[in-house]
Amino acid sequence: MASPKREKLLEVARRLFETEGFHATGIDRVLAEAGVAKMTLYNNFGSKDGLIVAVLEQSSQDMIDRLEQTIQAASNDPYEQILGVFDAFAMWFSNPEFCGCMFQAAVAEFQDPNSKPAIAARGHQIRVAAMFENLCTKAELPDPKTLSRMLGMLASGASCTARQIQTREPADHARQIAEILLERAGSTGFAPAETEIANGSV
Amino acid sequence: MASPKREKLLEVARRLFETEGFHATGIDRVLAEAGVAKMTLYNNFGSKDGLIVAVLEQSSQDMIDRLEQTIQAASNDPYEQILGVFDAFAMWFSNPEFCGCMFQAAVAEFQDPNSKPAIAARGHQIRVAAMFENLCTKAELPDPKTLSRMLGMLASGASCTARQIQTREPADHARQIAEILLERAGSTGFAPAETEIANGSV
DNA sequence: GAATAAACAGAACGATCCGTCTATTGTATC
DNA sequence: GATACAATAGACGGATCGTTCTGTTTATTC
Repeated sequence: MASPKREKLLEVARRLFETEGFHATGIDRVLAEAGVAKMTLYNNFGSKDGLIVAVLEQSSQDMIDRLEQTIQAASNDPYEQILGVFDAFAMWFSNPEFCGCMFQAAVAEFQDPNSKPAIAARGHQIRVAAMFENLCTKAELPDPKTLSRMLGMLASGASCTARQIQTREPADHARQIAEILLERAGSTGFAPAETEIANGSV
Repeated sequence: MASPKREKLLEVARRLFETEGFHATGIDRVLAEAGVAKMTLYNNFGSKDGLIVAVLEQSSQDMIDRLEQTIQAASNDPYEQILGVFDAFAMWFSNPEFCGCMFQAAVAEFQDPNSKPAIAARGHQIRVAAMFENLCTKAELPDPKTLSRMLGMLASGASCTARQIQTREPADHARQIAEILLERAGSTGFAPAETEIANGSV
């Protein structure tokens, strides 16, 4: 299961897919840099798409594990943990090797929503959203569903913007906004504003 | 300059690039659907990258023109116009043919930041950011630079999320958040929260 | 109507894509 | 040491990529 050649393939493929894109990275390139036979790839993953899915799933697991580890190390308070997610993002963006969220790239490159890479990429976003919702619920914030969706959108916007301007600033801004949202949710909630929209102000 | 064949190429290429991606769309496919000779493409655009850049630039111009037109038709108040951007986004996302922001896709597909498509895509984001900053300044809001960056991040997050869940919800949520930000900027400004971050609360 | 230049359609090109096949190596078992 | 088996390397195949080249048609000017 955990063959060393398989791990090497995943590691190299992940790096190349991240830095150069999924379509732009040819299989031969991955094999050459990993020093692995072509048949090893096809025996382990079945196809290039299979390799891509495996990379996405492994990356998702890694990222979520590290995220939960980081925010749990930072605080026991779920309120603080929500903000901790954006601190973790800030650290992520600060890495000079940061080149954008791999899952956003996957969604962009595999436009067919039924393709396996697209499904795998959406799976990650669902897990992140579930994490936010779980934290909002634990923090006993009102309307955790809406709030967690807003937080997820903030996170997406931050990593999307960070890819372009290559600074941690978007994470800091997202954290500021999250702070305002949490504060506001704790006191008044979102009901008034939501009603205003629902009335259709267009 | 405005040859009909050239226009047809731009129209077809734009649609295919939007719905299937830049790398996934072959030149032959564009030519076949446009009913245009191959040399016409190379005479007009020089290369596939040239065509991509032309599509991005035309789309950017179109999108910004329509955006400004929409918000100016909605209100004269710059404060309301800022919120109008998100209403326009909501309408955009509501279109069943909506398949994500083309410029985000371009940034994802052309990872080399020096490639011409990547530069063209960044150009769009810069123009949108400038529009937000201009509106914030006209609304006489404090710290228009920070605020406009936050709004730009919200817009990115909204279109990024909308691509995945295929509803207008992200635009409505972004509008709600923008409303809160504007309200808050008008009264207290962001200085307190910003200081708190700057002190390093990790 | 003839001559010139541009625009046309489509074949042909080399490169690269993903995936398969074959021949060879190394390893474990008897 | 011989044999069975799995994993290897790398050639190979068909397809498609972006681009160039070759004739032919069309339009314009004298």
